Amino acid sequence: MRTSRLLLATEREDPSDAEIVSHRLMIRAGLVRRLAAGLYTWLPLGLRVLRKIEDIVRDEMDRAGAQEVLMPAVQPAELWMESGRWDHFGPELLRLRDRHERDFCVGPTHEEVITDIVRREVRSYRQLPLNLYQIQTKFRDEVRPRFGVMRAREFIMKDAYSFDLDEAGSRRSYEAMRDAYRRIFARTGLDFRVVEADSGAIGGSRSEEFHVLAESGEDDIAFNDAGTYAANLELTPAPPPPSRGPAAETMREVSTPDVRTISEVSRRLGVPPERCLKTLFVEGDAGPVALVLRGDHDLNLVKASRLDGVRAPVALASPDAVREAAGAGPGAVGPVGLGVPVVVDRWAAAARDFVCGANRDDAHLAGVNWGRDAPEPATADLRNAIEGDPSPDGRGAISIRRGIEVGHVFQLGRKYSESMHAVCLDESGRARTLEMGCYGIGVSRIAAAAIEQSHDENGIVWPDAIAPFEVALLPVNAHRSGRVRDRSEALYEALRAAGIEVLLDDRAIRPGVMFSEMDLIGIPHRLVLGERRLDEGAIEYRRRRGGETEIVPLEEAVAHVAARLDRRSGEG
RNA sequence: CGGGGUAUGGCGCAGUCUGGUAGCGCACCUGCUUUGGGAGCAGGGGGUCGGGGGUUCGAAUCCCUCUACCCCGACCA
Repeated sequence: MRTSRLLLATEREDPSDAEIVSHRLMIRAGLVRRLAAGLYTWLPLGLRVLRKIEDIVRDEMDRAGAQEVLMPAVQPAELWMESGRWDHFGPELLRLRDRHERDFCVGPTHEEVITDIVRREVRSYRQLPLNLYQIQTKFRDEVRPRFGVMRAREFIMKDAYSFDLDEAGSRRSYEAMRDAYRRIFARTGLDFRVVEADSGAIGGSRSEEFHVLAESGEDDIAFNDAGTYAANLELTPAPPPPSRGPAAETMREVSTPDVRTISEVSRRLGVPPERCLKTLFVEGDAGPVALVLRGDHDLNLVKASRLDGVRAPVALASPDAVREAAGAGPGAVGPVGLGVPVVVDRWAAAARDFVCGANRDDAHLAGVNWGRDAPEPATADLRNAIEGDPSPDGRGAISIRRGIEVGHVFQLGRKYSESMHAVCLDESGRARTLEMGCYGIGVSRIAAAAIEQSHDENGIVWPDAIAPFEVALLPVNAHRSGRVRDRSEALYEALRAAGIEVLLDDRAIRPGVMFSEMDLIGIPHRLVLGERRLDEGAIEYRRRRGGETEIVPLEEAVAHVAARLDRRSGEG
């Protein structure tokens, strides 16, 4: 490709509405343009990246024995009513009505459609196992789309669905997908982690997420240095608490006007945050439920949602509801003499001589002890694991990093096959409900995640495998030098003939502009052809990622570049 | 959903408080000079000032209203 024919829509200034680096760079490098909130057009350069990612995904899915299909984006409501999700999916499901007043939705995922296909087409166990996938546009009407294509409403997803006769087969299908995903993310050149994930919401037996490590990620993942434990922080159990010591203080009420937060309480009373307990009211099935944690710990919403009597998803009670239940506003409530169900985190239950709200405005209690001043509490693991906690598998300590979820694998069980009657006959002629798995990859999100992980002050630094072009060929002032022009044209053809994806900058512009633009769009390898080097029969080669400039004989240029391309085939 | 903010040429912004001929930088077009890390000079094109309504002799500017978009929050307890 020549820059003179490429829609190179680069910007010199950062867009005003882009917050994170990948969003800024995707706009500036001319990869995408926003059409409306959460809706993006992929420009030629961006689409090349997307296609590279798709090719890797397709290659590995096919290698793993999956078959590609393509399902409609718009789906009839009947299928969703059959699975029960028409009523349960909520406002993220974009619903629409056609001219005949029939209800449809724009698919946020395709379990219903694929299950419908399979129940119609698969009759015998001989047709199993079956794994069907597609790479297609999804729509989820996010409350708050943000970060460009990272959390868009419309996005490209690879979704695969496996069907097996029994659980053992389903587990094999799941393992095969898990392995394929490892190969896919390894080939894209991203630094990723496989983490245990919450399968509660969809109700499967096993689930893991694939996360790209990046500060801008929206998920917290916990892992140990040994590499033997990795899980979404939502799921990471906190370690067992220390034992509680004997009470040393007597309970007393202290006046604490204008003191609300733990840090204020701690400072005012001179008590460290770990001995200041906080009491959170969440909505429960029968009025609010109080959850008590140490001041230095955070409530884990997934753990809380699993408590009996707590409404899922967890919602904090309104300040009015808190006042009605406790007789004081949030900030002055505590477990002593409280008339609502109380569940206490194990670490908070191990506290002694602690501070908590007095259930009277502007007052706290100090020197409080369980069993004496408040009843021995019901306990549960409610807090998030924190940096330095012992790893749940007993090996080393936990580190917590931010991650961007780019893939998710699920063993679904029979959730959809049962409600939608997807059955087939086994060897004995008996009808068996199929075991399903589903497996997603955020194709468009991978492009953004790659930039989050790999950029510098000059722009994007693409991994070779997903770069829009492998090498940029930059003739210096070719419009003034027939020699430079002729040699660069010849080299361009030679690179193409060698199967190398080259972008020739054949515009009559100053070299500085070329360098800046090629850095911005992140082409990983660069050849610069100028009169000076040409006199020596040489050319300059440089790697985008912090490389030194190398002087290479012109006739060796193609081989030099070819030897430096990182083309991971996925073999081995 | 709650809170905050923004909307002026393709992009980034000033002008709005205090009403009076719509501006700057970048980008774009032409010419000359320049030419190894986003050149200089000169000339030029391009704007219903988000939409609607109102006040006024006169509205980007004041009032009402609608819309779009962005940010923060949904863990103070």
